[in-house]
Amino acid sequence: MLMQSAVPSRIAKDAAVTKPGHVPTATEDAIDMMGAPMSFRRNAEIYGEDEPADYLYKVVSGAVRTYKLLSDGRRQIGAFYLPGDVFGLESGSVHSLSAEAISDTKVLVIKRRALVALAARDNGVASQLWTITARELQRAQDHVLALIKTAEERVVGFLLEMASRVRGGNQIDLPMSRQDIADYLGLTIETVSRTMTHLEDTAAIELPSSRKVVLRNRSALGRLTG
Amino acid sequence: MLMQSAVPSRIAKDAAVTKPGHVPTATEDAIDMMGAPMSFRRNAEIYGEDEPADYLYKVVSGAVRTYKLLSDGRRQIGAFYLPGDVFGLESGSVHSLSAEAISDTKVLVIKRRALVALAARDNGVASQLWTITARELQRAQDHVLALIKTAEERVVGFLLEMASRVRGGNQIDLPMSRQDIADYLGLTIETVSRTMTHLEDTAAIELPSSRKVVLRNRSALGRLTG
DNA sequence: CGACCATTTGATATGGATCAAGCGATGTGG
DNA sequence: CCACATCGCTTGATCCATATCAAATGGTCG
Repeated sequence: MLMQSAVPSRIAKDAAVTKPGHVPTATEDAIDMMGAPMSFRRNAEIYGEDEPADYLYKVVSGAVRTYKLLSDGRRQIGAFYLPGDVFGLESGSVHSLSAEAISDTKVLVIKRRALVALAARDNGVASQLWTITARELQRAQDHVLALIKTAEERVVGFLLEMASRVRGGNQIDLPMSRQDIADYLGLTIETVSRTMTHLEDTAAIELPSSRKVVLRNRSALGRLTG
Repeated sequence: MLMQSAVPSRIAKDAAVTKPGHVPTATEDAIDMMGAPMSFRRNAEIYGEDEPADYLYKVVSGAVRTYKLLSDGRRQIGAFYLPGDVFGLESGSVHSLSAEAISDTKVLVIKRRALVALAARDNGVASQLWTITARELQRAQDHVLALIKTAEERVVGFLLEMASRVRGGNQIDLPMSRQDIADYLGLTIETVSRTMTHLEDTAAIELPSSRKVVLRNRSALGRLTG
């Protein structure tokens, strides 16, 4: 009966909670120690827009997308979160985007209030909370910049970003669909697909399957970034 | 000789530093008290991309734009700052955008380190620094959302946003040029101009001059927001 | 008044959207 | 184990919103 709510020390230690080659900070440690493991199936909602932002999440395995819907059904994906990434942190009391699991996903969940309370005593934690938010800000600003570029520049930028975030050098294993990519980049699925095909024709990338991309020519790709 | 660097207590008290109807917080008080007044002429650079982010700014009068340039000259404006707004706060040590005065502008300048030091002792200040960053994040996310909309939706959204930020009800006095608006919205100057004209033809707005806009029909405008 | 710069207006071009099949992988029931 | 439905992706044909190119108009300031 109590098994589910027991302190998840073993899981927290074992799980691939940290990004490759990343030194954990006080806050991340706190999340790892205090965070409760939780699982979500593919396409399950983790939280909804306008829900109280009482928790903070760290991806253990799988992948997460955050998004907003416009009244007419257009969807803008705000970000993708991969293992080691923290999401759901907002200064306000409600989430301004929804979050869903892209594939079956494990996360650590921690009460926001607990972390804020800790931050009141520990400046290191306080500054980490700030840093996480600032990193999100940076990401959002880069996203804005991406959205004024051409379709090819957006797709190439996306592939380079993903390559830098997953281990595996030039091999990328995309957890998300073409539709997800399109909604992240402000393009249609057809344009994303065509652009990928064109990059393959150009020998800039290889597409062993639709979800696997190999970067063949980084310098050529770099030049296509705008 | 020392006049320029004297504590600017009188100016800080007198100036229209706070936004209309806004209750100042501990941090904002700190900026107002400790901030040194400084003036910039129209189009003068306040700081450049990749410069050390040693200072934080609060607009007293005038207006500021932050922006990034792409190698081929495309410019993306990140945000506009009006009297009472704080800008230049980054968690990292360098600015990721440049900042320029749109018109002749007065700001209060404060050393980042001083504020961070204060935050280490005062949780209220620490939490305010976080809140300011989180507000920027919110703004950037809204900006991303705007950039997937149609030209008309972007322009209308921009006008409504500006109306909510300046006093004057339905009368907006735009400090920025059409080019600035275009570079903020990811459109061309011609498209912005045409869209404005179309809104005027539709009786949604009035354009007494190119820099003055009167919102004539808010509910109609609201419907055009997407 | 005349020069200059910002803005508007007009004509045309085009990148990406939309509409519409086709195709390959995965899974399901007979 | 195979027919066939389903789903995600690609490919093709056409359209359209916005960019681009070009010129006219309107302030502003010496």
